[in-house]
Amino acid sequence: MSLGYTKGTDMLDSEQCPDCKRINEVLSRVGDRWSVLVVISLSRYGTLRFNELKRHLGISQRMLSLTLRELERDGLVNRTYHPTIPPKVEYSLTPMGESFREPVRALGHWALENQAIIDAARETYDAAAEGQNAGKPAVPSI
Amino acid sequence: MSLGYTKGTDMLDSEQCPDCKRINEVLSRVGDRWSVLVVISLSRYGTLRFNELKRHLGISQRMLSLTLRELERDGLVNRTYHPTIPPKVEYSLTPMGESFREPVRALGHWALENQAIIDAARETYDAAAEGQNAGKPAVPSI
DNA sequence: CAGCATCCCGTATGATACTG
DNA sequence: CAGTATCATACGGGATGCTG
Repeated sequence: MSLGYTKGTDMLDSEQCPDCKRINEVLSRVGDRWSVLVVISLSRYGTLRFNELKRHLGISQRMLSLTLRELERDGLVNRTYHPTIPPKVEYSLTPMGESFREPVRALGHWALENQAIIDAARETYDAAAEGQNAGKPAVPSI
Repeated sequence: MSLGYTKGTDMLDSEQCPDCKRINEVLSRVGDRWSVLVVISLSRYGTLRFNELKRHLGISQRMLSLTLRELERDGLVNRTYHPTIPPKVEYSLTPMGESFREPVRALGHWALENQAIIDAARETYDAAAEGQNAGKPAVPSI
């Protein structure tokens, strides 16, 4: 959502497969944690107010504000402003936002499925690495 | 892959749905651009050497090195070192790495499908925003 | 309540230089 | 070629304070 990485990688246009560029753009757009979490929350609850989302996600006001604006701009969420006192603003998913749930779920599903395996792999790897550094001072760190 | 966001959001554990935590971890793990791009490249070409990946992705040496190490640690890629001169190191996907392709493809597919729509939505949104700032000095910026 | 503006810090990441 | 070490920088994102 342009909140995340979109800049760097200026080098990424002289070389290789345009797909990589493409995918990069894709990830830049929907890859940031907050956007995904907001979409998921909205998809589950239908409609939420600003502070409801804030509390629910444990996101800072600033990031929620930025994220919602981007999501609205990208056409993934609807923003409904009720000029009451106090003001009330409700957010919900647009059809496109809804369609985004699927791929996200797929990703989430995979991750949940493999989380344990990954953790195990890490332990194994780290253990092996330990062996390598057996003799070393093991970094005193600060 | 722990390269990306993993810290912040320390606030994210006193409140709401554990799913959000979960998904956050998920995204922390596979959400960074380079990991995804590396996996995609490897899945397409089967086996690639360090510099092949580097050129192919337009990634800096540093990030590729870090990314590959994490991917290996997480058990997503195999690293084969050939102690020849000059040295030759080949990377390929593990079965788990292969299984990761699916969700990634789903995401990529969605994004490609909706990219145009999103762009259109942005233009509309920006145009509308323009209207709002019609009278304003339009930020002299520096 | 909704949301913008500021300040500030940690870290992700690219550039450069060096090694086996 | 494959990688590590170091430096510099920008961006992500939280804390705080203000407005309507």
